[in-house]
This record gives sequence, C-alpha cells and structure tokens, in this order.
Amino acid sequence: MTIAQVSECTGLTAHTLRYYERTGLLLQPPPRGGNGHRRYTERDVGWVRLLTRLRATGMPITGMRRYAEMAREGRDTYAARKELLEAHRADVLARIEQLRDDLALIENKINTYDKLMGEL
Amino acid sequence: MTIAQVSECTGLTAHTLRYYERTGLLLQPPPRGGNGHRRYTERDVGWVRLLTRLRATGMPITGMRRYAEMAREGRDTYAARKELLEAHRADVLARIEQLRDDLALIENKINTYDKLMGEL
DNA sequence: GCTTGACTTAGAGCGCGCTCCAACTCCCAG
DNA sequence: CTGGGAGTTGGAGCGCGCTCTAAGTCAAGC
Repeated sequence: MTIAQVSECTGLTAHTLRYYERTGLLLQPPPRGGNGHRRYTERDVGWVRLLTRLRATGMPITGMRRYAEMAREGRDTYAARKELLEAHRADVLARIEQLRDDLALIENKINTYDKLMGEL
Repeated sequence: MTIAQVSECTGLTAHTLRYYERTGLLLQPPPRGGNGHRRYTERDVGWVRLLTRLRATGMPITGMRRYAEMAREGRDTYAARKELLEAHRADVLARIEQLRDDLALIENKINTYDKLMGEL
C-alpha cells in the first residue's frame, strides 16, 4: 500500500504518517519500492489504527513511543506492554468519570437558565 | 480576595487568572485596591469555577469567550447561553461515547496479551 | 521531450493554552 | 532605612502535536 492509501484508511495525513515514523512510533520504517516510495502492509495499517486509538484516548506521543519500543523488543515485553495499556485504561476511565462530574455542573447551569427564563 | 487566594481556591495560577482576564473571560476585570492589586469577589470565584469546568470538558478559550460576552449582555442572552451550553454538553457526551469505543479496542488488545502470555 | 502527479527530504512554522520573565511598585516588619 | 514579599505590566517563550514548505526525484501519458 502507498502512503496515500494508508492515509485514506487510517484518517491520518501522509504528513502525520511520516512524522510518526520519524519519531519512532512505527514497528519499523516501511521498506521502499524501486521509486523510493514507502510500501506499507496490512499489518502496518493495523498498528497505525491502534496508535490512533491510543492518541484519541489521550495517550501522549512519548507514551506511544515507549509502547512501540517495547513492541520491537518482542515477546519479553508482553507483560510490560499489558501494564502500560492497563495504566492507560485506568487513566481514561478516570477521565471519563471526571468528565461526568464536570458535565453535571454544566447541566445544573443549563437548568438554572430554564428557571431564569421561566420567570420572564 | 487577592489573586493568590483565588488561585488557591480555583486551582488556576495567578498567571492564568490574569491571562483569562486579558483575554476577556471574566465578567468584568476585578476592581483594584489602593495598592493597584486586584480584588476579587465570591461571585468572581464562582464564575472562574464554571470556566474551569468548561475548560476541563474541552471547551476552547474562544467558546468560553463567546459565553462570557453573552453573559455580559445580560438577560437577553439567556436562551443563547443555554444553547451554547447544550451544544457543548452534546459534544462532551459524544466524546465520552467515542472514548468508550476507543477504550474497547484497547481492552481487546489487553486481552490478547493475556492470551499470548497464557501460551508461554 | 514535456507535463503531471504522487512521492521524497530536511527543516521551518503554527495554534493552543498557558507559563514565565524583567522590571517595576507598594507595603510592612525589623 | 532596608529587605522581603506580594502584587503589577507588556511581552516573550514553551511544549505538544502536528502541518506545511521548498526543492527535488521518479514514472506514466501525451
């Protein structure tokens, strides 16, 4: 697959894909065709999709890089990788809880507008 | 109240409080004491606390500024302010849903590590 | 042979939301 | 009178995650 196709099917721009590669987020830099263009595999796409989920849930680039580094080291890091993901899951769940709390206050405010408007 | 006290009880730094004021997020700039220092009221604190909830739920500064502008205009904008908050609520709920989806994929990944490690 | 278009690179630039700096004023305690 | 601490200002700087630019290469189609 070309970079444009991967861009298409992951939602990341070609720029971002190259940036991710430069910054060490890919398992390995995709090999090049005769013209020097990157050639991605389905497996690369799967990996990038996982990256997008991690990003979407707020994992910083440095965290994703640590995860990628471990993934490159192979089976020995299964436990560590799982722990990293579990810690991240805990973060996300906590953020969702916090979001609910904050939203509750905002909903109170919405209700006060209802009351204020009812009085007019 | 002094800026330090407001900082203390809202969690924002004095720097950030001044920044919020400069950028038009306060209902009005707090009046100054004889020494030129800002004097905040309890009402200011309540307002800042609302701002922090809006920020925490991802409302951009520009959105908060629009909200503050409307609040300065008085009763006429009740409906518009309520709509703004409702739109924001919808955003946040959607984001929570998205977060859940993304998290589900990450949890799958955690489970695959369990399986992979079980095979060792 | 020339154009077009998809790709390549190194490196600069950007938008957001702070965060901090330098230089200053003011007030109070010792 | 001095020092310290809390505040003031305008404006610069920062960290993150992209995002884009400029200049170049290559392959295919006319």
